[in-house]
Amino acid sequence: MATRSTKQQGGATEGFDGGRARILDAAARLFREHGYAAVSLRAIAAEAGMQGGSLYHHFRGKEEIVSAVLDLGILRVHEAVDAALAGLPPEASLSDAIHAAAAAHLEALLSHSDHTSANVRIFGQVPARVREGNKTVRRAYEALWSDLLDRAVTAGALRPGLDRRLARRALIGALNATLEWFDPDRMSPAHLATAYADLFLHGILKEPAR
Amino acid sequence: MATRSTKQQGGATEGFDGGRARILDAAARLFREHGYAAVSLRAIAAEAGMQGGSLYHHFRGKEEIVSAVLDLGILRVHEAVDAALAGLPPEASLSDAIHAAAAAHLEALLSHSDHTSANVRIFGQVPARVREGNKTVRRAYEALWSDLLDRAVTAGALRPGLDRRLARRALIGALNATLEWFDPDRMSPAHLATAYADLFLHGILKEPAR
DNA sequence: AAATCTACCTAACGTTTGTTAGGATCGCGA
DNA sequence: TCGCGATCCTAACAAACGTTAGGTAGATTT
Repeated sequence: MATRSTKQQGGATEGFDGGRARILDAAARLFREHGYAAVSLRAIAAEAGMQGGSLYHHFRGKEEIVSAVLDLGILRVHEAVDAALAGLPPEASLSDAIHAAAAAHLEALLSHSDHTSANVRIFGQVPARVREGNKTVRRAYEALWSDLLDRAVTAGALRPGLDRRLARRALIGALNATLEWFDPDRMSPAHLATAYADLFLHGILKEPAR
Repeated sequence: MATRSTKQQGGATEGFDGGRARILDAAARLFREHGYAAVSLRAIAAEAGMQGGSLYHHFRGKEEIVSAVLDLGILRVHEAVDAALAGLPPEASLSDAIHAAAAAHLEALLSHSDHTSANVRIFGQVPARVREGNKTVRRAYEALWSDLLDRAVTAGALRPGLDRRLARRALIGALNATLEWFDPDRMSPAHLATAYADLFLHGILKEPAR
């Protein structure tokens, strides 16, 4: 009867697998906006230009969809940060590296894809089984930051008493929280990243205590 | 037939209004754990020791319940931080004040009440109408931090080029994100607050750039 | 040309959802 | 003692939920 509407306007998973990718893009966009439980499979299907039952041709069910969205989200940020660090000139300092990593994280988080922000938003609401499955990918990304901070400590660039795990969590937490208020019309992710890196590297005080 | 089970073991809203308070405590606990849409009114009622339909004697519907939970959550943190600042000795520095405010925020967030953490978790998933209604309370709390940072700037304690709004958001964002990993068995909120205040005041670098 | 496979559709299932209506049971003031 | 509001109950409603079964059109393979 009616030909299927083709609304494929450039999502994050574009290019290599029509149906599956369209579903994941639609799911990510809706999950990000409304949360996990509030988004019905029929809504995802409609956004992807198909009918509710058709999702089961590509996925085993709702949990498998959200699982794929979560994994993809972390992976995208991980790849972006990896690439940014790899592209750094050899003479770059560790401050530069931290700055570059924060910038890449923010860029991927804020402007690139719905998957990344869906991740931050809905991870806490998803069934425990899904959260468990996502843990591996998540830990791998955290390890990247741990390595970075460890190298900085070894190089003697960081303050001696610093708790690296806490610092890593504070930084990533602050970066991810920008999702709740960031407005691309008022500031670029790059500018934001510079300000945040500066904040974390030097603190807010004028006179350093030590 | 069966007498109603009285499961009132010391929630945050305890003491002044049995039914309403029991409902709000139950709702906050469940919202925090599962998100907004995933929690049914019947589940809230069961947790509060009553039947689904009975909620409508106290609230107009689900939106009014979550609205009350959100407002109460912000208010609790606001009051805690207010009290902490008021209790400061007159000779306290502005660094001390920021430390005290962060500590009070974390204490209220992590150990005191489910309302506060439900707030951080579900604010993004709630219907737009509810979010709008919560805005006033939210802005009032942000103003408290803006005042604090403004005073620090006026006193000349902060770095000249600092974007105060960004600093406030980074700090509160990092504090709230502790909800996702904090484990009271491994660290006290007070210790965490000290570490975070230190982190934000002095940064992570050993050698200050300026 | 026949058979197979892929990608979707339609229609239905049992359950759960928010919400409403119409009682019960109780303590308290008159 | 009577009535009355407050508090909670039971039972039902239509709508929406995740999921399943079976069918169909078009491309690909044989």
